[in-house]
Amino acid sequence: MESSSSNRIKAIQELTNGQIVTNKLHAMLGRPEKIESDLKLENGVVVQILRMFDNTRSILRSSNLNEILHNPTSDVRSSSSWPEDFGESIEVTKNEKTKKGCYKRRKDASTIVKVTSALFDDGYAWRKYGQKVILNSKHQRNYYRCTYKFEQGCQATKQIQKIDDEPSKYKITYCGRHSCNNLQRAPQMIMESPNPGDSSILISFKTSTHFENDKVDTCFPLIKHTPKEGFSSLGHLKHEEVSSSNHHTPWDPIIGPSQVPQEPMSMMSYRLDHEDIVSPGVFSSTCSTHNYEINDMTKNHDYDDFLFSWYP
DNA sequence: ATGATTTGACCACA
DNA sequence: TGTGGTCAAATCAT
Repeated sequence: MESSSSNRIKAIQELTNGQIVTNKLHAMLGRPEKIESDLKLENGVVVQILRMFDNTRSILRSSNLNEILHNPTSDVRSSSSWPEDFGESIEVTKNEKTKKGCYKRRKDASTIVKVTSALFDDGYAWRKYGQKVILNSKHQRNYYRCTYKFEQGCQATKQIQKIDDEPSKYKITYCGRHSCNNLQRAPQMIMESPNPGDSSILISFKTSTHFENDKVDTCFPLIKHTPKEGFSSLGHLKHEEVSSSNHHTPWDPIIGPSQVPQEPMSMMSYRLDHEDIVSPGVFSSTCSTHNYEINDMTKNHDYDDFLFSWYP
């Protein structure tokens, strides 16, 4: 078995190559007039990029994650890396007693509050079970529980709410730890601007050949994918305009599908329907302060805090 | 038919 | 009593 450091270097190389190829693609997309050969070329570049992501994933999976994969008793998500890595942590409380009115609330549930401008599928399957208007808050709060709550007795829940002062950011509150065995899924990373009028890009790493984001915030324009099309080409992307009258369609954050086939990470979607989406060499995510911000990642080569740290 | 989401009602706590 | 977390029936989507 190769050492984790050499794998790490390989992974860095793959990602660096990915950045170069992405720059190439960006330059191509910027060209005002296109001929058919350009489109084919773009297609090829996208395939290249996807392959690099796959390679990187394989490399990292075969090194650092081996001990996790070969040690079924370990739960990476119970480690300190989850879900703290998903965003800027503003507070971590245990047995917080300030929350009131929790229906049958577990007294020992730990609570972790994250603030992030990107929505991540953390790899777990969540089911929405409630939505409430919160006093003195412009935005509704959405309540999710683990899909396996009843099946496996998993008590994990999370709440997602837009921050009033910073509408482009979300407050994600995780309550309790997962005890379910739903560890097969690779994480999905979704970055998008939550602001309906905002320019944005959506990047997704999924295990699925499906891209089930139909439930993505109905306020936002979104890309629909048909399973058979897969995601091999930008040419397959389809823009679906959704009414901007979000007053009647309450914000509904991205959640993971409950049933996901085991496939390599091979999906990636872009939302390119607004202007300031991608700057040269940068996936214009606005993730808060952590290193999983792709542009930071590629600049700093600091991958440890990226999504791989919580890969199952 | 099955599973997910919506939404009004219920309940616990301050 | 008000607020927020959860339940569960109705509805929707696949």
